[in-house]
Amino acid sequence: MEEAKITFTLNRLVSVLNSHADAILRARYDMTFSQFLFLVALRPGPLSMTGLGASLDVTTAAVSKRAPWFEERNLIRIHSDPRHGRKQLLSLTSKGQRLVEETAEALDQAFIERFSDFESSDLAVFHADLNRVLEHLMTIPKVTT
Amino acid sequence: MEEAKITFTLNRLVSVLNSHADAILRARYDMTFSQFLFLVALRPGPLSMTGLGASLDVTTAAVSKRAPWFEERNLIRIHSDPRHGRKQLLSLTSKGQRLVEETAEALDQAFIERFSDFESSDLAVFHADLNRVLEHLMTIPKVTT
DNA sequence: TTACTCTTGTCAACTAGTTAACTCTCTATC
DNA sequence: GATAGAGAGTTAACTAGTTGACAAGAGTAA
Repeated sequence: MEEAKITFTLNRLVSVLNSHADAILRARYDMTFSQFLFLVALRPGPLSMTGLGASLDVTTAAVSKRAPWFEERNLIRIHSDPRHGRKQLLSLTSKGQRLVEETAEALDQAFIERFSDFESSDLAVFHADLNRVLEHLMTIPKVTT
Repeated sequence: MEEAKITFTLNRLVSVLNSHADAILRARYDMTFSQFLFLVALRPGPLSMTGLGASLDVTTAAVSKRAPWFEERNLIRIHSDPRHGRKQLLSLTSKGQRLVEETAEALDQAFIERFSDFESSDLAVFHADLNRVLEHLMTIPKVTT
């Protein structure tokens, strides 16, 4: 009972952080947070529908339905993989790339300002704790029936 | 860049925790995590459609659409507020109450087992940190346009 | 070759959110 | 008493997910 409340606190924290980011993106870039995530996942390089889904933690079907929206706006390109007739590769256009860099920078900046009165070492410790808990959770995810 | 990754770590952590809870609920109670949350919000007492929406951080419309599902399964009761002809009050039936208590207990137990090798004082410190960050975020949520 | 199987993407039907427009009820004021 | 708001809930149309069924290409074994 006492312990489980940690998960509620975590959920609230994430929800506040994400809606803050969403508000900034909507106000300045007419874009939602989930659109930002879609593009950001392509920053390291082209991905297939399935690959992007894995990166966003979403099914291939979900990616397949959203992709045309970004293509129509010239933010991504969808081209078939020359080495595999079925596979589609999604990559950022230069417009998409510019948008990602700019929005990512804006969000970083907002985050830094928001926490300007925290010691950056405090944040580092906090982040390390988060990672420790996360890594702990990644081991043996058995569900007892 | 470095800082903002905290938000990614937080998102992953929450997602892992929630799907773990979801898996337990599905396996043992044939129930989803979001159904659990709906019922748990009514544990402290009856709420209106709007009140439950606020508690779940969801619009009144969303609650209004889902409520009949729970009523059909005899987990909640929907009765109009005697003091306001329009207002509907949602409350747990005894079946609903039993289910909530049982599932909440199961999730707590699973959480405790999962973290049995953490010092409980470590968890308390971690929770306190989470709350500190959350409270910090709740102040002045201005969005610069 | 042909036939299996795996990978990849798409489609249909469903769930759970959203906003906007609407209806109903109560209250305050003229 | 009439009426104008404010508060509460429902509905329609939309977005973004899910699963399951399917199609089509690539690789492998006979």
